[in-house]
Amino acid sequence: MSKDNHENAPETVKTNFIHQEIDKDLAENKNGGAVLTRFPPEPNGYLHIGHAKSICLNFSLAQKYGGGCNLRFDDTNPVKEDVEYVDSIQEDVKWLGFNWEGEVKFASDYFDQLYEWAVKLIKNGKAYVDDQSAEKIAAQKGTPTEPGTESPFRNRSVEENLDLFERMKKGEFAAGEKVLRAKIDMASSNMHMRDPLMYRIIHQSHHRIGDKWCIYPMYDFAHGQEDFIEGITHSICTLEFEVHRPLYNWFLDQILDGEPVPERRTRQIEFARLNLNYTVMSKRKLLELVQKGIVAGWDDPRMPTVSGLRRRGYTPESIRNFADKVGVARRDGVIDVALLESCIREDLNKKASRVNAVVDPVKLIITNYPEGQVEMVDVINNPEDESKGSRQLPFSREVYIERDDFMEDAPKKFFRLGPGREVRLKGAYAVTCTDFKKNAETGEIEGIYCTYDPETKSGATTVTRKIKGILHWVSVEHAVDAEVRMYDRLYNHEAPSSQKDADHLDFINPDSLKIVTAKVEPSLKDAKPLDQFQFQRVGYFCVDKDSTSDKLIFNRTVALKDSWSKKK
RNA sequence: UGUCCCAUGGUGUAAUUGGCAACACGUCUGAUUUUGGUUCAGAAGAGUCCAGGUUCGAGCCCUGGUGGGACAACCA
Repeated sequence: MSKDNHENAPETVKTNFIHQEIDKDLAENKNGGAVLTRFPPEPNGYLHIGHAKSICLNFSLAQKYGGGCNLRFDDTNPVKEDVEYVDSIQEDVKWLGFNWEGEVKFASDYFDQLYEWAVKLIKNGKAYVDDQSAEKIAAQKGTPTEPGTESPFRNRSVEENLDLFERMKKGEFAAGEKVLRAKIDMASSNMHMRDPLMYRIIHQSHHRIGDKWCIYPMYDFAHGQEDFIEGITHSICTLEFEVHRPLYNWFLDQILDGEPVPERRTRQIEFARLNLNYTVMSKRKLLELVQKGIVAGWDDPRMPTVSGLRRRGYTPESIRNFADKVGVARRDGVIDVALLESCIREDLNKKASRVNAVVDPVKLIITNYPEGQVEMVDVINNPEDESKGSRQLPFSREVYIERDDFMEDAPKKFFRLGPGREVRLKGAYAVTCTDFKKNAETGEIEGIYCTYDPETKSGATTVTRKIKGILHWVSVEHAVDAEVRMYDRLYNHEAPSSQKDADHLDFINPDSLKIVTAKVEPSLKDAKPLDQFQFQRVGYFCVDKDSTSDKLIFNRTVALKDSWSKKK
């Protein structure tokens, strides 16, 4: 229990209000000093970066306090759920680097217990079967400012309720014919306390337990009890559940009524969900993007899903670090994607090997370099990590360089190639532009002619003149073609989903994906799916899962910071 | 004409529980650099939504405003 047990607790871990709440509980020795959290998704879709925040929060809380974190599927609604999702969710949580406590848990494993508790409430006169339609019940609910009215079935006898509830369970009624409701207070200022539904009838087989049940507990009657069954101490959820908290506690009080005081009593704590600019986070909108073919699927690299980020080249470390930097509070705000991008750059800067790849190639011919000659030049794999060593790169008379590394009429601050200008081909020689060929009709540059200075070879050079411009290049003869998918933000509006008179689809960035054929250095032929590289001076890229040695495919994770284009 | 929650540089979070506001991202300089990357040095930018109150002292406590958000699914 001694919280000061931590040796060298990393100073970097930010404190937040949940830590303070837990510290308070610990100080009062609540739950015997235990901390057990849980991540409780409903298996009805793919996880996104918002879930990742919650996952990181719950698991890091467990870590910090020497406790655990459960993974529990809140599978109380068979019409929306599928095993496909329970699989992908587990994969994503593991990929993020977390291990849940014991076996995966399922709400559906607790249905018997939940049923018993419902019976207990009926017996205590705290629940009743209502025969009214959904519309009728909704109408009687009142509004936030006006009290509701009581159901005519509210005062049925315990015996009748017991009988009806059992027959609901047996399948004697059609969906919608009857529901079980808690008897609380139709005049409560909290809408959720106005006799909320506990059970509804759903005749549809469940993805996991089949047709065992035809009545299913509602979220409110399930979640707190699930937490209680598992011995969860701190039930962390997002702000919109705040108004459910009184009900969460009320149900717990009811099932505990007459029972000995439990050693663990769970407590709900809410925090603000994650919002990111330039994207959408709602499941509905994400689904729309997939269904309308605006993206290629849930794992499209432009999607804010965990699988999309993974395919885009984001690392688990970068996402965890992001979650940490984002912090936890009760105030809702919008995080700048620039923060996410800086997290992946920071990680990849340390890890990714630098390679030469020309994304928009134009030929450069070195007129005084012997035809047919090939020279191997030695280049560093990662200047940030000497242990990564170096490799040999073939250099020859003709190389590809980036089209925008040449300008016919360049401003003085342009440190690149132009008539009469000298630049260094990184790792090789300095070259000076002597001529260029332009297509008379299109104005497009078709070739650049240079001479090289043999005295300037990298490493061995005795030449001391300063050459500011350094270009990446790939030998024409040795270049390998690769499909490169240049991904950019999916939306061109900061807040695509919060515009009054416009749909989020109105703000789709038409340039969110540009596919180009790049010329990459020969070593990349062996690149395997998910391998990550820095295309020197261009950005970070990863090998797509569909890539093969015959057809290389790279995804742009994020561009390098570019203070030059900003200047323009 | 309800209840609850929230309010700190452009953005997101801190502030040892009352001692003249810190960190990260972003922005801007300069240096270094065989990546206009990285790294390093530095700068600008809030006086904590407003008005009162308590206090020697308030971003932290109290009152009242203002602004924003949540709540009326047989969803979670």
